[in-house]
Amino acid sequence: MTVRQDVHSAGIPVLCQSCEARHHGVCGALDPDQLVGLAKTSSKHTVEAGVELIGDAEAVDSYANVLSGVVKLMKSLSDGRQQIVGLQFAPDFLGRPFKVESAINAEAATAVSLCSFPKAAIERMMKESPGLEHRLFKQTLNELDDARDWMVTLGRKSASEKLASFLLMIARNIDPTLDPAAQSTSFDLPLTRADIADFLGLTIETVSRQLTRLRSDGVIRIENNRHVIVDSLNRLQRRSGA
Amino acid sequence: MTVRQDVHSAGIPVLCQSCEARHHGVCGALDPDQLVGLAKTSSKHTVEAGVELIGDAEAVDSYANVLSGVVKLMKSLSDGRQQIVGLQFAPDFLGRPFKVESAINAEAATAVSLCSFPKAAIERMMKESPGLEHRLFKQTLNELDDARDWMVTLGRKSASEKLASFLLMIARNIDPTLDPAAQSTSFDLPLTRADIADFLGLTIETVSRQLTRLRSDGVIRIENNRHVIVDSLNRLQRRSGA
DNA sequence: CGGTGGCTTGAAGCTATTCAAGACCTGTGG
DNA sequence: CCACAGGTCTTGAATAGCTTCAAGCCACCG
Repeated sequence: MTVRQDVHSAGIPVLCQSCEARHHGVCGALDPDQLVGLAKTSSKHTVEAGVELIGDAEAVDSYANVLSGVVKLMKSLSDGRQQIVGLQFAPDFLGRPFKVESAINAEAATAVSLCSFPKAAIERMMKESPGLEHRLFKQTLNELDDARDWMVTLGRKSASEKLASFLLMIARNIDPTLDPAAQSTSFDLPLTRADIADFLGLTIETVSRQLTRLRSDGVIRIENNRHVIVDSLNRLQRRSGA
Repeated sequence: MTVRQDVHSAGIPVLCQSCEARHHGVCGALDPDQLVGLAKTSSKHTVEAGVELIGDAEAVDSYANVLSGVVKLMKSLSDGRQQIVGLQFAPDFLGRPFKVESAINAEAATAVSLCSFPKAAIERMMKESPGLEHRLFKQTLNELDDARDWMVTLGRKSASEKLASFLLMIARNIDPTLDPAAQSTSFDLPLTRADIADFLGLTIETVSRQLTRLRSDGVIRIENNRHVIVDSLNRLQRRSGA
């Protein structure tokens, strides 16, 4: 340990000190020097549910870390049909590197807080420190795995299996500390019925019917339309097709 | 130009000299030195249609470049339902970095020739030369874009739109030199009807019916069940839902 | 030739959608 | 406090689209 390092270990920007992204997100790949540099040009925001973060075919000049809340990634056809192609939770990195414009649309599904930086700063750091690119690569590989898992759900599962799979996915992502062996859990749905329909390739009515079915079969309980209580994750899993 | 460089420029391994992957694939990121090192442990194979290249939940100890043919990436549910989650064409890189076992199944859809290397060799080179990791990252980002495009098709398009989208996608990938403004093209389908069904989340009968419909509507012609002639790519595109 | 695998076609059935109405929840203004 | 308006969500009935089940066709190969 040199003096120099000591100085810089103490020099972690205030902005970053309690930030989850520094531990588990992409910022974990940066040393204190770089963190200071990045923090200078970055800023925290909070946005309401429904706010568009990245517009389709819009030039993107900044990236961001999701600090809390849920962001939905959407694609739509010319006639208005929509499909949600991904959800991002803290501390995911938001933005498509190496492309001037994004083919997808990102929108806050819940209230969301973000830490955003100029595109150029990230791209410069990516060249300087391979560790950053490596982290982004890994996140991208995970997103690809998720997307492919979801293709199976979209292409081959029935409506009720889709709903069960969706609830399991949300349960696991809302609370990452959830013990995989846990039997029960509860959470607030981050999506409206319409969003769930767009995620599962169904209509809102079908989503509603399948949720009532799961409810009357005693697999889940629902309070205030949004809060879901799962008493037996096993039973839910058995209905997910897996 | 130093003498050293001259020597090595001339030293491109025979194996690689006419290889497309060296120009457009991941090997393009390697310098002649590295190419020589890699070529020592790599080998070309050719396999028949139907051969399994990577088994589900099987330890993977090698990666490969696809040199010709088409590889299908599949996932399946416990009850046997299958979904194709991606297709790989030359000069795609085959293999999932940073994971001991793959959650997907790769199978030759047509006769395929491959150039494969031990996993360890690639991972070592990835550490040495960031350019290699960068290329793999870019390919992964493209695969993610493709997967998300396909999620829209699976979730929101009708059977006939799915077929039109599929034919367009194949036309563009089989012949990468195809002028985007071209009006007509023709190709051999690399997949059987059953594969197409697994790719589109349909049954084989529905695939067959939709193909006959496209045929009787004069959008495509089909010879010998496999060869497809598209006279108006525009008409096909209009039926794809875009 | 008969057999096999891949493909097509038809008829019936079922699942999810569409269309329509009503319930519920929340916030606003009287 | 209640009434009411505007979402969001649920429920019902009818319909459409895809699947299922069942034959039959076609090309290829022994």
